[in-house]
Amino acid sequence: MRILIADDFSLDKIAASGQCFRALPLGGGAFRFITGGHLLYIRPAGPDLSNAPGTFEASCTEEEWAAVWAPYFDLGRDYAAIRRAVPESDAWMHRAAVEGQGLRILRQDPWETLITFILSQRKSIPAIKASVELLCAACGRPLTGGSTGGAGQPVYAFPTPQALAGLSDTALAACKPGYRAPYLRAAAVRVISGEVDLAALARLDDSALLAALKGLYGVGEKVARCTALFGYGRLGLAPVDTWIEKVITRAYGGRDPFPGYGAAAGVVQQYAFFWALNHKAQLS
DNA sequence: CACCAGGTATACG
DNA sequence: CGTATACATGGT
Repeated sequence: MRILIADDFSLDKIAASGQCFRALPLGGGAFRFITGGHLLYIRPAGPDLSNAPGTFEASCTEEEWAAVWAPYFDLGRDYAAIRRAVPESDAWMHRAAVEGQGLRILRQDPWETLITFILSQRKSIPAIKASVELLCAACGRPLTGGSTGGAGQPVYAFPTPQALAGLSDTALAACKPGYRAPYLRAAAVRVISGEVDLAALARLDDSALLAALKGLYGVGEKVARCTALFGYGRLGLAPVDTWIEKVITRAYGGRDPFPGYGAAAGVVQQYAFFWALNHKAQLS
């Protein structure tokens, strides 16, 4: 189907933004996305202006777009307005927002977000992606529809908590979680037991949500904030990782600018993170 | 071979 | 409270 997207929307930047780890560039501007049991192939239709409003060709039905993918890409929100609200007086952030035009905060599955960001700690983004794919191939449900991950390989859904918990120690270790393996297992066990109800956490306010997430073994402030931002749509929360720490130190003299952006802090943080990733030398 | 990667748990003052 | 250290593994 063909879809018109009027707001800031760059598949390229979203896929490279480090918030999701299974978005796959297929060449020619096309990308593959996966969420839950849903698989999407999407590409710009017609001349790709990248950032500007445009039409896209998507592999799903209109119903699936409306029910799954529009929420996933947070299409109900005006990101152009958020971007333009970054004032020129904040010169560093304004530049990052201009360069990051098209980024969006994906609304991902809370369980997948939690697990992938537990895995992310002290790993490079390519290493995270590799580990997540290994985990999906090890115990994710094969997605039907004749879809392939390239080279004729089947595509796997992200594993359920039960599937993850069912892996042997050696099978889990083969997914390269390193020292985070017990963190993953602990999260799966507590979700399976019902001690932690990830769906119910959506009703908590930001601070209660963060507290609940940080109660999990291996989940600290940063992973909790990433999970809240990318898995629960808490756009007011800005995770501080090593790159954002450098931004705060080098560009802001140690004064954290993100809380000042209020309900949009998480979006602005994503602009800053994206800029940092693409200009590493200028922050080191 | 050092050093770092979207950090956190733990031990210690 | 705060600071120091270990931690699996892959990449530069």
